[in-house]
Amino acid sequence: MTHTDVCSADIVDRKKVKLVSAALPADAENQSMAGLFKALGDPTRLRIVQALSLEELCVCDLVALMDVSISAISHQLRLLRTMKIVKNRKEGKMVYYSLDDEHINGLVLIAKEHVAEKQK
Amino acid sequence: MTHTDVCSADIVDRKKVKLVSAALPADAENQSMAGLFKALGDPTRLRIVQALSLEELCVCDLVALMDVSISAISHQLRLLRTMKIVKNRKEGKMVYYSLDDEHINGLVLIAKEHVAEKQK
DNA sequence: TTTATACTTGAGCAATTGTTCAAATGAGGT
DNA sequence: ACCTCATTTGAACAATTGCTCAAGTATAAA
Repeated sequence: MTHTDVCSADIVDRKKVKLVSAALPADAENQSMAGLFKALGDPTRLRIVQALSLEELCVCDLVALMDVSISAISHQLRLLRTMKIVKNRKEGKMVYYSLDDEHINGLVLIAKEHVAEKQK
Repeated sequence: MTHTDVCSADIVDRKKVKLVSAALPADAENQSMAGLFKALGDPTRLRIVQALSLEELCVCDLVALMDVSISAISHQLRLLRTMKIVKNRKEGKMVYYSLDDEHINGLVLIAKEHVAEKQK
């Protein structure tokens, strides 16, 4: 233990803590979920995701949409690919990206609502 | 422009790009949404949020649940508070935290589904 | 087989993040 | 008043991030 031990033992509501502890996901699952949120938690990537939720687009189109370098987009696309958020399809020289997941749209929609509501 | 100009102009599907561009949220909104996802994109914070989605808990209880220092939890709680994800209530020496938003649960649920599905 | 185009990749770097430590605040209890 | 306990805060630090630059594939056209 690094910190000065948890509060004086009998103030903490042990029963409550135990119940919650049992209900929480295992570390691996938690890590994965956090990974998904983190992937969406960058303005560039979130914009990419929203664009792809509307249309299948090539890297080139995405660059036109985003005002960052081709390289930067490509790096971000790779991350989104490994997170299984987007998928790609090759056609000649070009690579077309699209969403790989119906869930993502739901996430974006709820986030939009939250933001709209809380800024007031 | 820092990069070598966008692809050869007539290959990009200009109509598609224009439509998508118009449909994408303004920068400020995008930034806020990304902020929300980023807040949930850390294992410690995500665990806090999930715990609070089940029970109102004091900082002390959260520490017992999380295996990081009291200080770390407090720092993270502050971040979650400024993002309007959690709210707090003082009672004597103790501070009780709970979720400040119905949306958050929805986000966590969808993320859980995504992870469960994609790991297969 | 050159040349051009669309994209990817690795290295390097500044900026941001999450943590700990130490000190501060604030509310009760003695 | 003093002490203790629950929590907050600021500074410092290593680790991670997102970008750019330069060099690398890969496909297609000349």
